[in-house]
Amino acid sequence: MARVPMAPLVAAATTDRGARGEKRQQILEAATRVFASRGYHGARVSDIAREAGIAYGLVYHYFRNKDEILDTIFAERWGAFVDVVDEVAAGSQPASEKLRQLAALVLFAYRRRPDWVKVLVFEIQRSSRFSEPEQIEAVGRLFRAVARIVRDGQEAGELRGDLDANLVCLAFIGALETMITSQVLGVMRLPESSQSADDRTVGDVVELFLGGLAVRGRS
Amino acid sequence: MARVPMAPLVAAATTDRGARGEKRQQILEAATRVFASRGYHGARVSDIAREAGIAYGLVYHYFRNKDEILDTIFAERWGAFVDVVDEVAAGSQPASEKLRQLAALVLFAYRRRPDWVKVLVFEIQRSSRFSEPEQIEAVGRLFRAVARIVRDGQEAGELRGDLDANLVCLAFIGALETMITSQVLGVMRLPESSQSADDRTVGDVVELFLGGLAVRGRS
Amino acid sequence: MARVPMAPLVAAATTDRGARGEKRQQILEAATRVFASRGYHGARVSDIAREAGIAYGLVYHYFRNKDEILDTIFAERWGAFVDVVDEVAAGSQPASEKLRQLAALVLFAYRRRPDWVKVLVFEIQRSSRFSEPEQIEAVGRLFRAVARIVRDGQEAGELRGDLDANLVCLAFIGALETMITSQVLGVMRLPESSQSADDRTVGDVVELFLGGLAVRGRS
Amino acid sequence: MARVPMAPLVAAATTDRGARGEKRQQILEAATRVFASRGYHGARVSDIAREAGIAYGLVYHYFRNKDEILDTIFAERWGAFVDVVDEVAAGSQPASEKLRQLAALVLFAYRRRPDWVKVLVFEIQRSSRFSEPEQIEAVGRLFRAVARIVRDGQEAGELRGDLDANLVCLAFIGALETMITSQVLGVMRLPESSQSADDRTVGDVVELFLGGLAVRGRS
DNA sequence: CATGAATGAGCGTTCATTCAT
DNA sequence: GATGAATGAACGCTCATTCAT
Repeated sequence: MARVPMAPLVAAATTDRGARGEKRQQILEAATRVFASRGYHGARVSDIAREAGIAYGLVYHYFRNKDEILDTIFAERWGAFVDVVDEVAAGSQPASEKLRQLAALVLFAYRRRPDWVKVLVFEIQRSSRFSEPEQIEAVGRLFRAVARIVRDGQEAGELRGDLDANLVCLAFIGALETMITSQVLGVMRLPESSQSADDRTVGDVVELFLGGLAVRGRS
Repeated sequence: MARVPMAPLVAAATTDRGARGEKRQQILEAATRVFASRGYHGARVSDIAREAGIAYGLVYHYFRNKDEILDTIFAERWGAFVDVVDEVAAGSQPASEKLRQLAALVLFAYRRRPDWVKVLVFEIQRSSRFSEPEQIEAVGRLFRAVARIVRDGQEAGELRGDLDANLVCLAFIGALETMITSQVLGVMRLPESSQSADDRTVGDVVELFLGGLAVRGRS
Repeated sequence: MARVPMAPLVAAATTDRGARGEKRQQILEAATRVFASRGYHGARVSDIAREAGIAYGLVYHYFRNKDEILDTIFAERWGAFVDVVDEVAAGSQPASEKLRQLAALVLFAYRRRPDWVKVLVFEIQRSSRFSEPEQIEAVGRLFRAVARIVRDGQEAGELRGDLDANLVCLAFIGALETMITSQVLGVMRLPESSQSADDRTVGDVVELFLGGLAVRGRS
Repeated sequence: MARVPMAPLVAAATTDRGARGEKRQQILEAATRVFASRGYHGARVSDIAREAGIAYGLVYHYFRNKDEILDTIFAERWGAFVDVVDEVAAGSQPASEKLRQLAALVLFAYRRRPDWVKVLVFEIQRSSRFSEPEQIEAVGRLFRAVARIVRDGQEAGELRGDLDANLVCLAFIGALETMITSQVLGVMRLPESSQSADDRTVGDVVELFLGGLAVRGRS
């Protein structure tokens, strides 16, 4: 079972930026926390500044406006996420393993950085900017990567070829997203969220998609 | 294949309300259109009034405030939707058929009333009110109904019992939601959205969940 | 000596507007006072609202923004002014009489509505909008009207034809403007500003332009 | 025809200031350009710094604040201008010649340093500081110098004594100012602005004020 | 001297909500 | 019921000014 490089997902992007980059990052992290807890619209720029421990106006040294903060979070975090997915998709392991890794990726990210995931899943897609071509394209990147996993599996004869790859891809992503959502909202508890429970959940969701729900009779 | 009573999903709820009810309904429908096209936060009360063809302040005769409009839409539409799902879940047909009906229900609703679905899927879950217990509970009703379908199927020996019913339920709902989302955003086109294409999509998604992706060897 | 219809210059433009027009006018008059005393940039919208005795936000029912208030004042007042000048220019009296009327017009307007004149002379021309084609054109209308007076006088043989009409026009307008400016600033007192003093001033400035400064010797 | 020392009008005031003075001057020149092109209010301190090619905060080593920059420009430029006017006024040439020199002075300054003139004419008089006694007094200096030219001419019997010298002075200054303004705005084109055209304009405006517009009959 | 990050008061604008008619 | 004028709190953004280095 190949290892997936998850580090980029949870490492604050502070690599060699110097002081300027640090403060910028401070703002992004603060904004992420604030957006996650009050929502984009409910978050005041002053909240972000206070959370970041900086003066109001300084936010505007680093970002043109509030929108740009959200856009930046999206671009950096989503980009890092899809990069990892791309890496997974490009691997040579079986599709089943790739799907397992993808599921693990999502749950792992949520466990380690729930705020980031909340913002990506809830705030971005709700912001008015979500309908802009740039964002659509970013989402498209993920979809294409996942669809590629499915298609490769089909072509390799590992996965059934009679199901539309796009549909499968949407279903799988949707399943993962809803699992996270339900965690966030606490609307329906999956088994307690722990390392081992996550492993179990990952195993189950992959088994569900691969093996299907139907009982296999000897029929 | 039992018929599902889909009418409540798409009928404007005008039953015996008298004049007051009609104008109220006008506002709700107008609000739905406006929310669907500009989002809840982007929608001004004046936009709703104009769309409904009534005077500005009249909105406040029928609703305490803007929030209440969204809440009402949610309560009425979501309630009608879950009622139908409950009905399906309570039926005696096999689980596979129930899942098929559920999938058809969702796609049918979107085809007939895309605005309603957009508002339910995008706006409600994004509104700050979504975290309120009342709303959580409403979503819980849907989850429980779907989980019941799964559980009943497992107990009847039709579905595998080794997968957590809640997880399966979340996955199925998530799959359907993401399909709709991708239609709305046009981010990934499924086969053309037509009656027959929908039928095909419904069949595929159910087959995906029941039969699984894995190729069946004779093994 | 023909009478000039000065009424339009000093009549608040309230003709049959109904309640809506009245409040709008209230705002314009208040804004004129505030602009005149603190300048456009120094005037806060809240100052205007307070001066008009209305609520802050109401200003935005009647005007899209602060700029539009200034634009409106300019359009209405300047337009009325140039209309009168046009009328004078179109008359059949001698050019000398027309210039006399023009001078009287300007001083009369200042005496009756110093705030209006201050705003027209000081604020408009200083606002960034002054370089917009629309405003330039409005100023051009005045210049053309005055140039016409001069040109007609030259063609009628009443005025010397060897001086460029545009130059004469600019000089005459400039002379009047500077007289007003000096009044406003108190930088150089002309004879006390009274009805009879104004008459004297009007007479002098016209005599200056017609007769010239040079002493007429028998030579 | 006596020569007028126009050099001070167009020489950057760099006399023996050392390094400090040079950078200070750089800022003033940059500020003049920026004020001329965007107006005082539209000019940001950062614009000035960028235009001067220096760091943001350095401006505040040389000037207490933005106002002081404008004040300094005014004091230095206006002072130099009025000094020359004073010199002209103190001369022994006829008043007509003095007026000719004054007109030439103004047009010459505009031709050589349009930015300076724009700032003096447009920005200063519009700044809120224009109503401060200091500035009023500075303007008064000019007026008094010009009025002195007129008065001396009257006393010498060269100019008519029946016209108020102040009024004549205002009219003459206003005429010159408006000529410049019309050039700046392009609202009414005088003959092409060239050396010879300026000479012609100077000649005309002086002839206008001396000889008057009226046709001289043999009467 | 020089830099530019940091500060925060100030203001224009929006828009949900109220209320007089 | 119906209208839309009136209200004012709230908030994003600007930018002059200060200050640590």
